[in-house]
Formats: sequence, C-alpha cells, structure tokens
Amino acid sequence: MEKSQIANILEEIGYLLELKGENPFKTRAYENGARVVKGLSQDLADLVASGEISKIKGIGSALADKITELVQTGRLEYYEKLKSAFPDGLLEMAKVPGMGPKKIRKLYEEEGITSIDALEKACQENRIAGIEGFGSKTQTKILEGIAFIRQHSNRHLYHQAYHVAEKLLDTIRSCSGVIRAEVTGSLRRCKETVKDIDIVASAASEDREGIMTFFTTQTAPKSIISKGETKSSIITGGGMQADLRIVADDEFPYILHHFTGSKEHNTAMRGLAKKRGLKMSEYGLFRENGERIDCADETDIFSVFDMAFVPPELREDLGEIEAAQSDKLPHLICPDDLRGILHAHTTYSDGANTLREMAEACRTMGMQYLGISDHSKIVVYANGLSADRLKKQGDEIRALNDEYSDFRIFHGTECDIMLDGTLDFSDDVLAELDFVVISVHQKLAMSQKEATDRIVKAMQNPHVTILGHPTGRILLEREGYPLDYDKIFAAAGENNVVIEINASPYRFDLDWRYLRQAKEYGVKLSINPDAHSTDGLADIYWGVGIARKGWLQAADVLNTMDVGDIANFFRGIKASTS
DNA sequence: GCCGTTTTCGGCCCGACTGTTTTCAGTCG
Repeated sequence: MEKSQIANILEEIGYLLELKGENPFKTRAYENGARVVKGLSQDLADLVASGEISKIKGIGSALADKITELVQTGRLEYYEKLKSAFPDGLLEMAKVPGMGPKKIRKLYEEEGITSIDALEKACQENRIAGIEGFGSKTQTKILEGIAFIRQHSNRHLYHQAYHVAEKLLDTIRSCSGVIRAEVTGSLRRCKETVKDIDIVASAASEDREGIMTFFTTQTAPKSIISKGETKSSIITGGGMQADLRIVADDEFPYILHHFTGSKEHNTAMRGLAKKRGLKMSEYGLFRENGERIDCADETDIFSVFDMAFVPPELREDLGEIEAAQSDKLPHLICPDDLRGILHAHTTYSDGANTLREMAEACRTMGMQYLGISDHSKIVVYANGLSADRLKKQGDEIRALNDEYSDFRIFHGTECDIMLDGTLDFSDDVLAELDFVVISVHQKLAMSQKEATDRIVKAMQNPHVTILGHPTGRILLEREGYPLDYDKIFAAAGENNVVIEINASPYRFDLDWRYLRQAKEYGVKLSINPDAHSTDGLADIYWGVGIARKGWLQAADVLNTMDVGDIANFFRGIKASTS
C-alpha cells in the first residue's frame, strides 16, 4: 500500500472522528499523523518491519499499530468499522462550503439527510431554516454552495487526469495493432481542469475491434458507456470518462489536431482553410475536388497554411494563429530552463519535511537553489514562525549553506498580508531575509476594491519580492477574491514585485489567462511549487505547463535565473531599501 | 491520540468571520 493511500486513510479517520464528535485533539493527532506519513523519506514497510515507526515524532503507539496493519494487510479494521457507522454521502456533504462536521451530524441525526441531493431538496422545501442553529441565510448559502459544486462536478484537476491518462496511454500503446497513440483534448492543452480524457490512436481497420475490446476490458473500467469500432467510452476506476478514437494511420495527424482543440482554435483554422478553398475536418484537409492533402504530422498541417507549429498549450484562438502566420510565436519556457525553486515550507511551519530534507530533495532534482518561505506568526493554525524562530531558522540555513559548495538555500518567509495591507513582520525583521513572499490567508471574502487596495498597499512595502497565490483560489472548490488586474500589475511593475504562478495543481494561481497582461506591465513571474513536502517540489513542472499556456518564455520567469543572478536580484531589492 | 528541560497527566492550534443568537457555536484558514 502506497504512503499516500495510508495518509489518506488516516486523514479520513480524522474527519470521521470529528463527525462522531470525538475529542478534537484526537482528531488532530490523526490529521497530523497523515501529514507525517506523507513526508516520510524512508520506506514505510522498512520502518514497520524494524519497529522504528513508533519512534517517529507524531506517530505514537496507536497510530503505529494502525499503520502496521495497513502495511501488512492492506486493510484496517478500525477504519472499516468507523466508516460503516456513517452513510457514504456524509463525507461528500463536507464539500459544500460552510458545511462542517457539526452541521452535517445535526442534519443527519435530526432530518436523516445523508447526501448532497437530499440536502438540496431539504433546502428547497425550506426544512433547514427552522432547525436550531440554522437560519434562512445558512439555507441560501448551502444552496449556493451546492450550485457551485454542481457547476464543477463534471470536471477534474489537471494532475489527477494526467496520471490516469498517462497510464491509459501506456496500456493502449502496449496493445498489438496500435501504430500511434496520443492524449489529446484539454489535457494536451494544459487546461487547469479537464472534463474527460481523450485519446486518439491509429491502426489498420482489421485491428480496431480487437483494440476496442482490449480498451474496454484491460483498463479496469468501472463501466462502459459505449463501444464501437471508431469510438469507445469508459468510466475509469477513478470515475473519469475516457474516450478512445481510432483512425487509419494516414488520418492520425488530422484527428490529433482536431481533438486537441480548442473548439475556438479549430473554428478559426477551418475559417483559414475555407479562405484558401480547402475543407478541414477530423478526417483530413481536402481540396475542392475532394482530394486530401497528405500530412505526416501536425507540423505538416500548419505548414499548409504557412504557419509555424503551434504548441498545443497555445491553441485557444487567443492570437496564436496570427502569431504563427507572422513567425512571432514565443519560444516557450521548458522544464529544463528552471534553475531553482522558491516558496517551500518545512517542519518549522506546516511542511512535512525538515529544512535539510527539502534542500537535499531540491538538489537531487538538479536545481541550484531553494528558497525557503515558511508561514509568518499570524498563521497560527499552520504553526507560523515568530521573529525569534525565524532568526533561528536563519542560523540553521547558514550552517547548511556552509556544507554545500554546489547548492544554496535562500532564507525567506511567506509573510501574511494583514487586513489593512500591512505585513505580519516588521520591516527590520524582513530586512534580515534574502527574499519575501507575501500572501493573503485570512478574510478571503473581499470586494474587488478591498482586495485590490489591500494587496497594492502590501506590494508597496520595499522589502517585498514576490506576491504569492494572488487570488487565493482553490480549483473546483473556491473562487478567488476578485482583483483589478490592471492596478495589481501596475503596482507590481512600479514596485519591482514578482508575481507568483503558484504551481500547486490545486491552485494554479495566477491564472494563465492573465500572464500576458502581467508581462505587458513589465512584471516578472515566478513558478513556485508552494511545496509542503519533498514530493511537492515537483509541482513546479505542472506550473511550467501553465506558464507555457500563458505564452511565457524563460526570460519572463524569475527562477530560470542562475544562482548568482538571482542572488544579485535579491540583493538589488535589499539595496533599494537601505 | 501524542508528547515531555513542567515526563505518565495535562496541555495541544489560534483568531476572525458569519449567522445565529442575545452571548456563542461552527467554520475556515
């Protein structure tokens, strides 16, 4: 059993105990245990076998026993018993904003509500407003929350779909008869969320039926929606819809282009074709007499229109066609352009790994530097650092830096932006650091003016290096606060503040749709993982996809700088403050 | 349920906001 699966079970136990009304500290012990397990660098099975597991901070005898049972048997009786005490729908209900364990439990016990559907019905029938502790506003809020979930319920986070798609693609490619196969659709375009997984393949017509049978049986689907010779759809074990289309190999480039989309890009491309007396569809590019223009790959298709190859990420009909025609497509940033990682947490605040572990992991990734930015003191729930602890962390960083000749740790903070736009640390504390990330974590419900004014004021502090997750959004869960982007970017430009592309696949914040606008204001971006564990460091690579989607080149991104250049950049900010 | 320079019990993660109340419970970050 994987570490992450075990961590998820511990986390779920924590929530179930909360539902049960257990001692909140017991609940927290499970949540904490889950975080510790996630951050373990050693192999869990080894730790269990040697008995070292119970010596790890945060894992006592009770959790050690449960982890041992999970590792050895793949099951946990305690968990199964606990889970069976509550209907499955109760955990789902926790997704509705404003619904916590206490409310869920009350509605379950008093009204027998065990699902989001039942909750919606009860609200519509005005049965919630009368319950003690609830009122009409709560009832309205619940309905709004359910509407939000429904609106996003058929979509999935990019990285989750990516992992499923990668596996499916490998399976399909392993099937005999398959000549070419690729993932297409919004996944290939690096959209932050996707509806389903689209895969196209090429094969001889006599092989197609066998491939479809293989696809609908060997991928362990939950169900089969349809099965034909050219198109089949399944629901994967994880609940995502996946479509496979098969064409002849000489049709492959056209179908790959067609299903990569976007719809808008395709419409524009078909318009171009029409102007030239051509017809474009998923089956080919045809002259008026019906003759197909042969294309071996997508590059050939674009060259028919005297265009450079348009990277899939750019295919949104947002100027990429004009740029490709005039040879003005940007040379997009690549994963290899990154030289270091900024914005990472350690066990000093709410990270799962120590300073040393984070540094080692970052170095192993081939990076030149790591910028540590743990939470500031006001973020108490995340064990935010006091000025004293921050100073102590600085000492440890200096000692570690003395050990490395080929790697450097920069000392920073993720300093909270207070309600009035001031910062959580005083200027003299900030002046001691290499760099300063500023973020909003409290009072996220703001009008556009409130949010913009608050952040602009914070950016005017001369010690600030980077504005972290600029809108606070959580994909599919929570809209960010609204911003006046012109004002934000203008202020960032004037104050030499870098804006973060938070590369956590749960955030992707700043949204790619605003990256080009930021660039026009002369603002630099930084692709930051906001890593809370060594595993989280690799999130920067998701962020590269988002940066590409926003037309960014290596020179637009702060952490493509070599260690020497970025040290100078940080020093430049400090020089301007003294 | 975990932990210990206050060590086998008693403290752990606090503060703001919202909506419900008329002094506070629940949720969220």
